[in-house]
Formats: sequence, structure tokens, C-alpha cells
Amino acid sequence: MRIGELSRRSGLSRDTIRFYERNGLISSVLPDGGSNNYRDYPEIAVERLAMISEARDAGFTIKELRRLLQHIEGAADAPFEADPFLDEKIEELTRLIERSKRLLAILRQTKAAIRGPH
Amino acid sequence: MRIGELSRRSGLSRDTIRFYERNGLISSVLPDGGSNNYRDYPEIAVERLAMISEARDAGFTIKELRRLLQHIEGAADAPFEADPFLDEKIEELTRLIERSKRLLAILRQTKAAIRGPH
DNA sequence: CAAAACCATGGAGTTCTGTCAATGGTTTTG
DNA sequence: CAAAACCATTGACAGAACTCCATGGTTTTG
Repeated sequence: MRIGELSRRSGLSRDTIRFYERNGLISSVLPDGGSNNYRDYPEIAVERLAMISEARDAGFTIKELRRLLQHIEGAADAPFEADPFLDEKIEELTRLIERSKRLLAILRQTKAAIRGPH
Repeated sequence: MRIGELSRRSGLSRDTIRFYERNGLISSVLPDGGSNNYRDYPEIAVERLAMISEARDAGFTIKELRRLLQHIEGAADAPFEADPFLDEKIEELTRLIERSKRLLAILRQTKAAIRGPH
């Protein structure tokens, strides 16, 4: 599909998609014929961008995502390799979830306090 | 306490603390005597910075935190006021936790896939 | 008491993550 | 077929959140 459709389906701007592509998070091809030079994005790019958005919200940087996606990409290729990076990210994310829950509790307490004794 | 101690106890750099103070996230006083102009931070600043760090990691911006902290601060003062902002943030944080869990599941699957069929 | 460690302020610099604008080509559509 | 909509590339710009530096004063310490 072309970038316009991908933009609509992913909810990200064209510029953001191009930015992610420049930074190696997704890729496209220039179809063979080549009368124009419109890039063609695979279906899976939609999912991929969804995951990227999720991960960005969870605090992953572009650089981390690049590594992570390579991991996920090549998961079948390097079956016996240890992956401290992936482990570390899993750990971090786990901690983030814990911390976020604590924070959420605080916000809820605050809300309760504001509603006050009635 | 002075900024050095606060820095050690919070794990944040002096500059970061000053930055937060400039942006209204914490405050200090210049003690009355006034031979020097060293600022004095209250004990509670340690906790406050801890919460700020947590919230920053959860994606809250400085600006949002300023509002949020004011809310928390004055929780007792304005007991009957509705607080759409707080509600919104609670909602967002809840969504973030959900999304993070989904992402975590993906990472764990990836890890399992890498370990492969053994 | 001198050196080392600490403090304040102001402002410049940096990194990251986009976003916008200019320019010029290509498709689609009424 | 002309206007509107789409596409690519390049590079400038922007906001957020720090981080660093220069300068000059104050405490602490051996």
C-alpha cells in the first residue's frame, strides 16, 4: 500500500512514518516497474506501526525499538542466542508497569481525597 | 536540606532538581538569616521527587505534573470541585498500563520464540 | 587559612522526536 | 485534460527535558 493509506490505517502522519522509516523501524520497496518512485508498504506495516506506537508510549526510544524489532524479526533465525537486551527490556517494562500502578493508586487516592468525606 | 543532599537522596542531578524547581514542581526557601543564599529543601522533597520520577517515566510531562501536583497539594482545599483533568490522567495511565502489558506479552513471546523449540 | 567542596544564577548547548515548508514530480477524478 | 489529491526528498524548525559552562560567592575540612 502507499503511504497515504498506511497513514490512515495506522493513525500516524506521513511524516512520522517517513521518520520511522529513515530510522529503520519499518521498510518499504520501490516497485520494480518504476514509472513513479512511490514506495510500497506491506500490509504488516500496519501492525508494526501499532506495536511501535505502543512501545513508544511505554517509553522505548527509537534506537531501542530498532534493536528490538530486529530481534523480533530474526527470532527464528538465531534460536540459540542469548539476548540480554531483550531480557533487560522485559525487566524494564515490568518495572514500569509496577511503578505506573503505584502512581495510579496515588492519583486515585487524590481523587478520593478531593471528593472528600461525603 | 541543601541541594547536594537532595540530589544524593533522590538520585537526580542538581541541575535536574533546579530545572524542576524553575518549572514549579518543587520548591525551597532561602533561610531567613541570609548570610548565604543557599536554598533549603524540605524533607518531603525526597518523596516528591520520587513521585515525579515515577510519573515522568510513565510519560507525564512537566506541565502535566505541575497541574497534577497542585491538585494533590490542594486536595483538601477544594473538596467539592470536579476534576476532569485528574480523571483524564487516571484514564490515560490505565490505558498505558494495559498497552504496556500487551507489549510485555509480545516481548515474552519473542523471547520464547528465540529460545525456540527446545 | 588555604584548598576542596559546595552553592546560586544565567544562559548557551544538546538530544530526541517529530513537524513543516519548499520544490517538483505522478495519479486520480470530475 | 485540468484541477485536486497524492507522492518523494531535503532541510529547516520546534518543543520538551535536560545538561553544561562561566562566573562568583560560601562552607567545610585537613
